Amino acid sequence: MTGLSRRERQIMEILYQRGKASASEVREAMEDAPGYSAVRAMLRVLEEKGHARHQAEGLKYVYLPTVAREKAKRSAVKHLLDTFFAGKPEQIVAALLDVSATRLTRAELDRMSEMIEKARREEK
Amino acid sequence: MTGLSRRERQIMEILYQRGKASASEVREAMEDAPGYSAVRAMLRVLEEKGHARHQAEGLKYVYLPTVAREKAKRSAVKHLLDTFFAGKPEQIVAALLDVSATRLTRAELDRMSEMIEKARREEK
DNA sequence: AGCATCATGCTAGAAAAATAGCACCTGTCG
DNA sequence: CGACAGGTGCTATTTTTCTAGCATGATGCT
Repeated sequence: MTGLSRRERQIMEILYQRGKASASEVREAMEDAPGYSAVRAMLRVLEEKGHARHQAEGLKYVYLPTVAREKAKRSAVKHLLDTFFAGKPEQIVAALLDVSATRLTRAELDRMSEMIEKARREEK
Repeated sequence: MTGLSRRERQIMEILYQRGKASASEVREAMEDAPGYSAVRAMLRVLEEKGHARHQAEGLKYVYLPTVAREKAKRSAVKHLLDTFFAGKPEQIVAALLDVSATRLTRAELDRMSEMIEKARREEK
């Protein structure tokens, strides 16, 4: 995800967020959106660079990221880990709990806990 | 952290990573680093835009992010949450465990667990 | 003192990104 | 049919990014 211009990144993020989107959907999802042509042009560029691809869906084109969400996720997490958390995963957890403190349900906390327990057992 | 060009972001990330850095340090830390002048020019721009500031340290200038690491952290996490994880914190934890599976020590897992326990108690 | 080194302040130019504006298809609805 | 409406493929233009290059000032060394 590095090596992209400001707008390009913005668009890729939208694509990842929604899985897929048409030019006008992308445009609507952008803050301080540029003209329609601009969006289309950038989608084309992203396609040339290999970050996105399109497929016809009905009349229009729908764009999707080429690299799978899973993979992108992982590298995003890794990157975040390095730039802000000195590679310390626990600190991300802390930030996470902090950021979403109010919204967290009991069930979510349970699931997290469970995951960590599992990792612990496996690590043994 | 949005609204920055490719290079600008790259530089800001370095600044956050290290807390502060001189122009040449920044340059050394960049992959596919441009010329020295280019780096300085961009630091100046970042300063104009209000993302960084500098202070004289000995002879040279040292640059620092203007918005505190803590705050930047939080918004980075939030952003990640939204773009890849549909706002579901547990999924980040999953990715985290996955990404750093091999490196995680027992102690780290314990600390995470403890944090979650604490959140749980408070949420009650 | 003279020189090399490393910093800064500028300015200017090339390259890439962002945007606007056609012209042209293709369904759809009165 | 004829006129929208909403899509696409281009091309051209403006703006931003990105970069190099010089002149200048402080420091350290021989």
